[in-house]
Formats: sequence, structure tokens, C-alpha cells
Amino acid sequence: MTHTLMISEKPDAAHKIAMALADKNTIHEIKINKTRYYTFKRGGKNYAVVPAVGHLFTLKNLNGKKWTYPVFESEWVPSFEADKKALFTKQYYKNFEKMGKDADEFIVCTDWDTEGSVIAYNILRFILKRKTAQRMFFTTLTSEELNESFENAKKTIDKGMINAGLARHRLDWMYGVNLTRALTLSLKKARGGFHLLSTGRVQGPTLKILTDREEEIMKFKPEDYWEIRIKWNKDYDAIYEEKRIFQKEIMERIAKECSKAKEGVIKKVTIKEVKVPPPFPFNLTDLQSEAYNQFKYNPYKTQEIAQKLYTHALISYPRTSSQKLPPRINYAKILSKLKNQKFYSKNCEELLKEKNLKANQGKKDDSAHTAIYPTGETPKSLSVQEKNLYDLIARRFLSVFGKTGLKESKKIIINVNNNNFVSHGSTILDKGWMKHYGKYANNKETLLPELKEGEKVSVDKFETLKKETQPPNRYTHAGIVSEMEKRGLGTKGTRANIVKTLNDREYIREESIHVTKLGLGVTKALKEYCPRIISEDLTKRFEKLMELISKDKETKEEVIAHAQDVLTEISNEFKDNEEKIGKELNKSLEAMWEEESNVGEKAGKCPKCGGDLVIMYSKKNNQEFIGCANYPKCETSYSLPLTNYELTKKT
DNA sequence: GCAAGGTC
Repeated sequence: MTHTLMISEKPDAAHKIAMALADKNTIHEIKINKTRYYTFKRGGKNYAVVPAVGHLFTLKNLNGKKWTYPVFESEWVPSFEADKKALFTKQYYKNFEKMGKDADEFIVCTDWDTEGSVIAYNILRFILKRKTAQRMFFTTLTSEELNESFENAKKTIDKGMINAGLARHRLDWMYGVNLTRALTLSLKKARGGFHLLSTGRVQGPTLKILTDREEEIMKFKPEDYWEIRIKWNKDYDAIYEEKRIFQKEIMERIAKECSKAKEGVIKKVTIKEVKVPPPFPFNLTDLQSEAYNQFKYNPYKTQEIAQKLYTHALISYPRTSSQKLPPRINYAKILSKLKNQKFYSKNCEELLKEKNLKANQGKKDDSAHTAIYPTGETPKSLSVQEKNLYDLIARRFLSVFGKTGLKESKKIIINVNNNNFVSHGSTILDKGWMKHYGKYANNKETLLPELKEGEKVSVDKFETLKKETQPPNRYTHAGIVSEMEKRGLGTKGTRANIVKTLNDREYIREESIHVTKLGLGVTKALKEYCPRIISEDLTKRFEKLMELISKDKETKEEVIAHAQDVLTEISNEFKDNEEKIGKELNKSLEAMWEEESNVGEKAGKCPKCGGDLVIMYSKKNNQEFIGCANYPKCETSYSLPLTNYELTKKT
């Protein structure tokens, strides 16, 4: 019996497609090794919708394992063959093999974008041995749209989009692999050992942004200034109207005039009502920021937890850039379900009283997904982190339907001997949506008494505080992910991973990001020998080229050939200077280790002789250890976990 | 032991 094979991008989408298109009671779910696909009937015909899990193929070097550069020949191979971590994709691959056998018609129903097109194209040509197929075009997975796009499926796949996607893969591969090798092999030349130094179209500019900030901070010269504060009517703080006073004479004059003062006069009271509109529903980047603010989870962690919540069917698809919740997700139904969880029941009841539930929405959209929302299913046995993130998502969802909050802000100017001091107060008049957001809302109030202009107040304390101007803030992981989004670097699903890669490479450290000497060194080398890889423009150039290719105004072969010329030239430049570049990079590497070395630090008392235990370095073993300062009289020693530089391989 | 992009 033959069937039509439908190629989907992911399991969840395959399920929705089958549900939307199947005639009543004709769906079968086939489960194999943690994968599933669906067969169904429609109008008497048989269909199978089989999902991929994103890309099932990856580019692999054709020239074997030896690291040389430049290399340009690559081929698509099944991901499970290239990478052990991708072994789970093998069953998905096999499902296509199996269901391809009796298929006589083929329909592509992956996401309508370049990556979705490439995912399906590789499955078609490499597993199913087909040149083309029909193509469904939809932007949401609603039943109506799926049915319509099924009925009006295009006769062929979109070659333009596929070629643009294939070119993007090749370009990223060529730039990334060759420049990574150029850096790594230069370093190897200088030190003998292998130490991976990577870069790429997104890694390069991201590290550059962080490096620029690091350099601003290094260059920063703090300036002294004074802050002058008083306490009035015992409890209330006020600050001198000019918050930062840089001239000592001015500070001294004010001190002379005010430090002995016992009272002041209310000069002006300004009261304003401030509306606080409900927040937008979460897209992935916004969720990553807020999860950092609330729980200090880094974006990578947040993405991991969100993925778990999604696979447990507790939240909608998390890899989205949308800040919109269309009514078709059925607000009331979700709220009714959420009501079963006691933490939310009151909030849900209140919101459900509203006849016309309206979700506050942001501008950002996504071609295939809505903003993140809870499905309403009651979670069972979540970890603390999962519970936290779920609660944040659920409360954000509730808040989106809440009323605008109202705050009163009050500004009081107090005159003390002709000097003005300012107090700011803030009270919440109407919590509005904030009661749904609960502890995540900024509910801080600063109360100020009711006072009229001309009234006298006591001045109870006067102080001058010497301070320093601060350097610009460091990026947090969540902060750099947002910055990448703003600048169009990476995609919603990859940004957190790329920041993690920079961290794994030891270019950056800590939650409040410090760029290491190694990170600075890599950026410096690239700035000199390949500035285009640390420039944000490369992404924009690629995007333009992809558009030209998809419109057939340029061929992917031409584009790739050109990139090959450029990279050949860059490679030659690198090779001519390999020794010099390697020495510089090695200096950076060793400076980083030196800076982070613990050698010489005390580590307690020796239990045998009572002498000091000290962290030492063993040249013989090439690693740090704890030894007794009385060596060789006392031979007490303990090993330490290996630090980074001890892990450098000698090859 | 390399990229960036999908997805579990």
C-alpha cells in the first residue's frame, strides 16, 4: 500500500499537522526508540508525516582529519555519523528511510525559512533520493492554516531559498573552520601543544563587543566626586540637587552653609501619577533576561530548563522571538486549566471574570511561533529551577491580561539655607497587573509624608560622601545575549550557545563578563589579520548575498568561489606571519594562566609538622599541588584538581 | 579537539 510522505521539521509540528489534516479517527502514532511519527487518512488516501529533529545532516571536511588550512571541500554527512552527541538523530533518519520505501508522493512541511528548506532538501536528496517535492507554506500551526496550505501546496520546493541556505552553511563553515585552524595552528607553532582557539561569523563580533567593553573599563580613570545627603524629619533621606559634585570648594561651601542647620523649608512638592502598563509576553530573549534578573540563571541554563518544560508539555515552544499571543491559543481555556494550581487560582478567577480578555503584546514577531505561554497542564515533580522558571512564565502570562497599574511619584524639594535637597517617593495606587506578577513585580515603595510648600522640617543629619565615578558596566550573559539580538548576531536558538562557547574557550569568565588575556589576544590577532571576522558587517553581507541567491541574481557557486578567494588571501597572510601571531597568542595564553595561578597561596596548616601548607607548582607533573613549606624536612603533599593550563595537550 | 544553524 502506498502513501504520501510528509517531511516535518520537528516532532511537535508533525503531531499538529497530522491532527489538523487527518479524517476522523484515522491517526496512528508510531513510536520507535523515543521517536514518533504519524500515519492518517484523508479523503481515502494514506499519509505519513515524519518529523526530523532540526538538521539531520552536517557539513564535514572532505580532506580527512589532518588540520591544515585553507580547506574548502566539505560534504553533507548524517549528523549521527559526524558527532557522537547527535546519535539520537539516527532513529529519525531511519524513520524517513523506512517510510520512504512505499511513498509515491512527497510533501515538504518544514518551517518556511532557509533552514527549514535545507533540512527538508537534505532529507529528500540523501535519504529519499528525490529531486523535488510539493511544498506547504504556513506560518502558524493552526488547523485552518495547515488545511489551507495543504490544499494549496506549491508544486515544487523553493530552490532559491534552498540555495541561499546551502550557501550560508558553506560560508559559515569556510570562515569558521579556516580561521579557527589558522589561530590554533599559529599557537601550536609557538608552544608545541594543542590548544583550541576558535572564531566564526558570530563568535568573532560577539567577542569583539565584549573586548571593547573590557578595554573601556581598563582605560577608565575614576574621578572623585562628593555626594551630599541629609536626613529630615528623622526618617527621610534627601540628596543635594546636583547629585555629583566634582569641585571640592563647592562641597565645602555647601557643608559650611548646611552642616549646622537644624531646619529646612519645603520649597516645592510635585506629585505625578504614573501609569505602569502590563509587560509583554515572553519571547526567548526576554525570558532569558528576566530569569537572570529574578534567579540569576544564565541564558544557556534558562534555555535548557525551558526546553524541559516544553517537552513535558507545560509550556509552548520556547525558541521564539514573538512577543505576541493571538486569541486562537484560547486564553480562557488556559486560565481555566491554570486555575487548578492553587498558587494561581485566585488570579485566574479574577481574570476569567473579564469577558473580553485582551493580551498585551509587543512588536517583535516570529514567522512560526507565538510568545511563550503555559499550556495550563499541572506540573508534577519539578526541580527547584524548573519550578522557578515555570512560575515566572505562568505569572508573566497572567500579567499580560492584567490592568494597567498606577503609581504615584512624589518629589519634594527642601531648602536648607538656600541649598536645595531632593527626596523622591513612590507609592502604588493600584497594583493592576502587578498582583498577578507577584514577587517578580517591582513593588518597592518609598513613602514620603504629606507636606505643603512653606512648611518647616527638621534637619537631623548632614553628610558628605566621597565617591568615585564608576567604569561602564560589564555585560552579564543575559545582557550580551540581548545585545546580540539587537545587533542581529546569531539567532534566538544559538546565542546562548555561542556565549557558552566563548566561555568554554576561556575567552571570557564569570557571570559578570570579564574578557581574559587570551580573549583580548585573540581579538587583537584577528583585528590585525582578519578584521572582517570580528565585524558585525559580515553577517549583514551574508544576508544580502543570501537574498541575491534566493532571487537568482547571483549563484551560490559564484558567492562561494569569491569567499574562497578571500579566504585564500587571508590564509596566506596568516601563514606568512604564523610565527609572530603564534608568539603573541602564546603570550596571551600564559599571561592568563599567570594571572589565574594560585601558586604561593596558603592552604592551611600541615597536620604532620604544623608548618604552612602552600600551593606549589610541580614542573615534573606540570600541575599545581599542595605541599608543606617545610619540604624537604616534611613531605606532606596533596593533589589538586587539574586547572586549565594543565589540561593543554602535548601533541 | 574547528562554524552556525536547526532540535531533543
